[in-house]
Amino acid sequence: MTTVLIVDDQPLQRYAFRILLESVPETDVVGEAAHGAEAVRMTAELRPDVVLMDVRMPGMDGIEATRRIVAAGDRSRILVLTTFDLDEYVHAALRAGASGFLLKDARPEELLAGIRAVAAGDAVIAPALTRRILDEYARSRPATGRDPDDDPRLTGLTDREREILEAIGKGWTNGEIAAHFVLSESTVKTHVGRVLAKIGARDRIQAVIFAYDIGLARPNAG
Amino acid sequence: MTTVLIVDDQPLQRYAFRILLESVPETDVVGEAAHGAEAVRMTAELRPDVVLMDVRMPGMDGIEATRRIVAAGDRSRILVLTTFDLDEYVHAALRAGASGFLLKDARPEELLAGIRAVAAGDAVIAPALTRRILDEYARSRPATGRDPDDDPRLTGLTDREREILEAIGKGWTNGEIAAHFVLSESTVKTHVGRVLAKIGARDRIQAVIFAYDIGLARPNAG
DNA sequence: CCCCGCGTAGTACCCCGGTACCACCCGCCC
DNA sequence: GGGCGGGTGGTACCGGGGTACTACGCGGGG
Repeated sequence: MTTVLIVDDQPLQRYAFRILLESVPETDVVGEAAHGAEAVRMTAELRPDVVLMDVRMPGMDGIEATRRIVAAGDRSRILVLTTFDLDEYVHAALRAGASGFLLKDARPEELLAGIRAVAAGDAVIAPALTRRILDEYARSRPATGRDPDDDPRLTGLTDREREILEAIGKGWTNGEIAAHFVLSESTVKTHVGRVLAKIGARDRIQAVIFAYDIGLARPNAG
Repeated sequence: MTTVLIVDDQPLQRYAFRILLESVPETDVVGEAAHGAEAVRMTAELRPDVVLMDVRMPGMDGIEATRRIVAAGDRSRILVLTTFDLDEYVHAALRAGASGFLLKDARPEELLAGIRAVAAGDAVIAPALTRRILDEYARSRPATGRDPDDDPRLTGLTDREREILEAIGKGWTNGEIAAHFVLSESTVKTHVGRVLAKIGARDRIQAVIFAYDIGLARPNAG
């Protein structure tokens, strides 16, 4: 049974959510709040599994309420809902610690599925919003810079070993490397062992640092 | 009507997808490919609306195939499917330009909904994976100062844990960290465990990479 | 005053990583 | 033909890493 707190300034909207959630056996509405401050207080008190949080509300809005609930250490997962898919809302909500962001025009099943996912510790984003995030995600890439290819410390490595080193630099386990290159884990271990010996690293962690030092691996952000 | 190309090395798996997609009127399977190279060729030829792409395949895998299809300028949307929720797969697939990433254990309705969304230009990610994407997203978005001190991902760490994370970033073993801070190795393990949990790293290697990403650790040579 | 966050420390357990050693195949070159 | 390097694969072993759980002292805030 998933306990849910409904937060929305419009009584009719709360009513609609309540009707929907009570129509299925798996969710149980344990309370309703009409604004952010009330949401924070009731979350601390009722400890719902999921908080259905509207963004636009008079007084404290849903974003700030989300931030405070997360900061307070409450374990409740927060699913943010809005009528508008404004970028800033999404960014702010997710950075505030929300576990999900859906549009109010979602179909009932989608909403229920979202609550289920969030309650399970997963996260959900409305498909229409996911694209933007992925676009940014894909764009935040290359711009290589200087070339690690001719680094003298790499000349001793064979092509295969160099690939393996790159994989190590990405933080992959031996099993993942094996899967990616379609090899047995034994073979990967053999390669890894030779790489470590050649670059003078005592373990794969030193190899990761080595990869960053020579520019074979690069930070993703920050 | 949405045209779909099925890419998977296992005939039975392709069969299952075909049966599912042909059971609904809105999708039409226009072809099947057994490996990456074939997928690239058939996509250019058939111009399907959606490519259902398996990741693990002998020869060219789904990631590389996705990359080539996108690079070729084909308008087909690519929905990547895998049995394993390995981090790297998700990252690589999305960077390669995929419009979605689902797990094969998804329920049929989820899969169909995913295809619908992708065909409509939206994007989908399996709920179980969305959380990671959001973490990365929130991480890449802020674009604040270069100072790791106020990085939002560090705010949850205590001073001690931050010191430990720095030590991990230097590649130190638990024993070395214990010696440096004059602690027992048990205590170090406790701290390390908490750090990993808080930053969402599965092992210290991911923590090293994390430290480099946020600028807590920096490359030594060039 | 009592609780809680933090730092410290321990035990028990399991798995992955790393090493040592061996083996086979292939292409290349003497 | 024989040697050799690179790639692949295996077995066996062990130590460190990670997790789960427990515990205790301390200082600060309700």
